[in-house]
Amino acid sequence: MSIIYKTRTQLVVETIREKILSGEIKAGQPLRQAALATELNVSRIPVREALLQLEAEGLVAFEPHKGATATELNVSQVDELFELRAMLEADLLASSIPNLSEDSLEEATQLLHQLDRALGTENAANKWSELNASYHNCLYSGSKKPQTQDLVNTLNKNAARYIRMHLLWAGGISKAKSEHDEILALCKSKDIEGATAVLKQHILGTRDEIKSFLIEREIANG
Amino acid sequence: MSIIYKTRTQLVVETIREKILSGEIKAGQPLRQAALATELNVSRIPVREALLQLEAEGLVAFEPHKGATATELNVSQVDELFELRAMLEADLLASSIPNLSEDSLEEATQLLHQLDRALGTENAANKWSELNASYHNCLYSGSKKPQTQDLVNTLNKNAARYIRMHLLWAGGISKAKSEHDEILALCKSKDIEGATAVLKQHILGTRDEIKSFLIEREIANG
DNA sequence: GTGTTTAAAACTATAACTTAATCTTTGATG
DNA sequence: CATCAAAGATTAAGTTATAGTTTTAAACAC
Repeated sequence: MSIIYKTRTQLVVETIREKILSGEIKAGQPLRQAALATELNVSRIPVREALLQLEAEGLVAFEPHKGATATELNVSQVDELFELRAMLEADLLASSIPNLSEDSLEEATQLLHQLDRALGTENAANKWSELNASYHNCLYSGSKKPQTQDLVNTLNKNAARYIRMHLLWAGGISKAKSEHDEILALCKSKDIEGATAVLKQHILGTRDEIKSFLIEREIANG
Repeated sequence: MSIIYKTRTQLVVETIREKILSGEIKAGQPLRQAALATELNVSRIPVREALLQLEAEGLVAFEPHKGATATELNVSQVDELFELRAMLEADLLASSIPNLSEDSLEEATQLLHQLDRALGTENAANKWSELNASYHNCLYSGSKKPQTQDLVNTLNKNAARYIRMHLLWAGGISKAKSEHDEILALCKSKDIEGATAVLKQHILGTRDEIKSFLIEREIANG
């Protein structure tokens, strides 16, 4: 484990991202550069660069001379995002399975146990998302497709808001657990067809539950 | 047609991107912020922000305290990039065909004619890539998947270097023309299976030719 | 020749200031 | 009373100058 040097911009990125994912910064809310700079005790340059980076992740949107606002995805955008994930992650998993080492499978097993334990604790949504991402990345580690992996991780930073919501809402967790177990078992038996099918179903099922929640909320809020 | 307001950062992005795509800035070459700033008659902030944006496109890489360098893709990365494009663009085309308007089909036909005419002229590689991108985007215009379209366009900015190389090298043009015609015909007859198959073959065929050229060059250069 | 120290170059960051665009408020007008 | 326009306030975009860090390379000692 190496010590990761972090530049100020990186620290600001992480702080603002967390504020958006946690809901502290709400969708549509303008992100005032000067205010963020004084709040975080940095100058405006790291703030601007952080916001640009978050734009690439899809968490904020820039308008020239108007500044940045936190984005919110509408139902059809969530739909598209999760379909993209399903397609890309299934492809990653398929090309990863033949090369998955015993070590990686063992690590994935451990991560599943940690996911279980993380549920009751405080800050569960936060921890759970992180472990969930690690678990998925672990299964894709044999894929030898670094660009696709990066891409999926970027998309997941945007999807994380909705995954957290899904987790906090309900239901999603127990189903996720059984599907996670099932995927791992299929990976161990090198069943590419089966594993990708369950993974797609896992992602698209999550999508459907999130969508129905979003639609309900839209109706409730008028 | 509206007048597009361009911020300095955007102008710098386009200038540097063009320098990389044209080969004026070679792979691995460090991009000195101060030098670029004086060359382009802007301060260092727009330059930094432009480089960050180009990093998101994959054209430059940042290392903390070392600055930016123009990236070069090795053979396996080109491989992955074009496979990604094949998968995503086939998906876009499949979901676009049912909604393709007569206007879009007409526009695509016009673009193909322009592609033909662009060949003999000077600056052909430049113009051709642009028209080629417009043609592809036009075919995807019915897809209602804006995020995927953005993603494909970003990937294409990285692939553009190799597509230009392919064009300048040889052979690729004539084959591309017949495949372009074929795809458009299949779109007009709403043959989703056929159109996506030819599109995939079109992209993966280009990939193979680029790969073999890269490998040849690697051998030649030791 | 190897290893350490020093110096230069480049990036990272801050601060103060200017310019330019957007938003809001105010006030005049029909 | 409503509407539109001009003036003012706010914010982002961009410049300049400067200080602090990190990296790289060269000089130096052992």
